[in-house]
Amino acid sequence: MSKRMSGGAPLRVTMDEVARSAKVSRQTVSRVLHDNAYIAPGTRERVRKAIEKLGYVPDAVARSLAHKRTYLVAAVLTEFAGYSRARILMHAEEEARARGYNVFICGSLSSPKGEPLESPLLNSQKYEGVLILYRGSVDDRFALFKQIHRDVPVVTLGYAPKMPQVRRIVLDDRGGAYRAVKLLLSSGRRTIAQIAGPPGRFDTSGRMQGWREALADFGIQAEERLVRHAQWTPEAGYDQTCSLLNDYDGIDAIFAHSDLIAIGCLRALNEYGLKVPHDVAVVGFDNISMASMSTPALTTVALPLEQAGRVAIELLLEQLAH
Amino acid sequence: MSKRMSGGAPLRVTMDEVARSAKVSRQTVSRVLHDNAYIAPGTRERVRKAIEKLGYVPDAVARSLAHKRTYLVAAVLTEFAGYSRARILMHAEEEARARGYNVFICGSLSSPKGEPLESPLLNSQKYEGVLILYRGSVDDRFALFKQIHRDVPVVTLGYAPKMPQVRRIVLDDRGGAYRAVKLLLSSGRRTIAQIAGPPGRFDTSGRMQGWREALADFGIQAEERLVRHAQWTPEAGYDQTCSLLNDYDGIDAIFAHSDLIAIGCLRALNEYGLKVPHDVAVVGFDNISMASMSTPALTTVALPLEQAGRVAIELLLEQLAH
DNA sequence: GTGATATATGTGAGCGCTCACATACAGGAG
DNA sequence: CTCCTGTATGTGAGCGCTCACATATATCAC
Repeated sequence: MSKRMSGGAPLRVTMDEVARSAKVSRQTVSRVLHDNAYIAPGTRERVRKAIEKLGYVPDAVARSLAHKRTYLVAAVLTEFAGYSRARILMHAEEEARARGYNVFICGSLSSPKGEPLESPLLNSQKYEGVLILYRGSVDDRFALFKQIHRDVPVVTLGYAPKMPQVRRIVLDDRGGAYRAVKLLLSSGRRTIAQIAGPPGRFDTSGRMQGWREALADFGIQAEERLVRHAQWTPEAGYDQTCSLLNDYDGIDAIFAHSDLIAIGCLRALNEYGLKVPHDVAVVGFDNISMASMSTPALTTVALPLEQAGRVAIELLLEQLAH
Repeated sequence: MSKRMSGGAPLRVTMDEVARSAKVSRQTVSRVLHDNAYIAPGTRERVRKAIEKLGYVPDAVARSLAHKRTYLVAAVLTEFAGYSRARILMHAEEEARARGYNVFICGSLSSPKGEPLESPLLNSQKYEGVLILYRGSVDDRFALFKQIHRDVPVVTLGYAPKMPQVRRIVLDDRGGAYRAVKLLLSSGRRTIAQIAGPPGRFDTSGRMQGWREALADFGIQAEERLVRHAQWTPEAGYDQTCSLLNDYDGIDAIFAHSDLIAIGCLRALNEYGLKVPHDVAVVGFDNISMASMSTPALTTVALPLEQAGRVAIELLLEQLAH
């Protein structure tokens, strides 16, 4: 029977064709591909040549189906332009690649609303691990997600429902904040305000605590009225700084919970006629590349994002190995 | 025979199990899933219930293998933190999703060096289309890539080797630049310098031409010595602006080819004691969210990135339909 | 009634691989 | 020269689906 000419689908060279060309069985080709020891040098060469000649590339789909492994790790996150999770992802990807895994990015990159845990990309594809870098409360959806991906190890950033096979990585928010505020204290500042992230979040809490501890070390009373909460945007940072400056005089430093917020701070201070850093010093947090060059230069405290990314993959694969 | 307990692989409910539970054939379950018309309402309900009860989710891998379709589009790009390609990608993803396709991001997110066209993720997975947002010359690698993905439609941004099934989207660099410079001219500026992107690139060329044309419209001679080239970073923008200010007096505006470059400009101007926008006005290009809040506010010109993303997917799928 | 069509279901093969197993032929021990 | 162990290959089944096809029943004309 002649081969059916189906619609013109992009058909690639198969393993059988290679086998036929090299005059061996399909299995032998597979063995060459997987560096099996029990293979004659001559045969190996012959197969290699055939692969080269035909331009054969193994089909990951078929391999996955037979092998029941995908070597795929899903990374779930929404907004990832220029912020710390993008960098965590970047390093996680590097680490995964080094270990033979590929990272698939799931979740609408666009809308922070479009529930990423319900993305078809996430739920119909089979992953060996899921890395959740998604910022937001996911508790209710999480149960359903874990039902579909039962037995799939999950690593989350900072937040993790108590469930089997769910682990988390934490960034040292407290320590980072502590160092940032200490920097300000060391340069002689004493009235250090804080534009914090949204209340109730674990990262906000950690950073606020670092602020408190640093002040305590210098014998300074942490005053709640020096704290404002803002979304992680320059606009919110601007608004909250204005509010702060309206309510309170004599602030000589501001600890912003992110660089984006810090940029808003700078603009507000500028409008209030306060010179940075002469009148008010500012430190940010996330270390966006741009920050170092803005006017005036921000001092920022960087978190070990590279380590976080690598550890995330390690945790994932560690669980995979039981 | 008892079911083998294979290594603990995350096995999911299969279509056969659903079929057995609903007392129909596998094919009938498939029909329900695909909204086939020839199915009795009662049967449909029964199958639906079984799916619900067992928590069945179709296996995309098996489906792909049988169906020979993956509904996957690969997006190839490296650095994508906060810049225009990230936004193109975002909208492309939205459009693809609306049309039932998923976007898989390929290419080391990290190193701009690690050749993304050779990523195993790109080459062993089967895609129905490839969107190349990768910035850089890829000519030599491209041939090999197209050999593996023969018959796969490709859309690139701005640059496209002459090959079958390769199309491209172009951003209106010339027009955007024209509008930006016109803005400066309209506000009375006459000596408009330019910190351009790296020379030889199509986007740099387009923007330079827009600059030239706008000047020409106002009867102003475009002077090459008012042009500097920089990498797309704040640091390079800073250096080149300094060089410009050292060499030339009387500049009253700067057109920066990207917002990142513009941030460097601002810092340089500040150090030279020039007030923005009083002494020197600055316009940037890419419209990074942050730009609007920096001190002083940047005026930026936005490209229709949303449209670019959507059109890219349209072009891809149009070719797919022959 | 007998055939035509429309509706509703089931059957077998096969996508491109990998698995467990069977087989082939070496060479060294007894 | 037989038995074993090591090396080198081939065989069949099956992963979870979808395809083309075969079949079953109901509905209508005449």
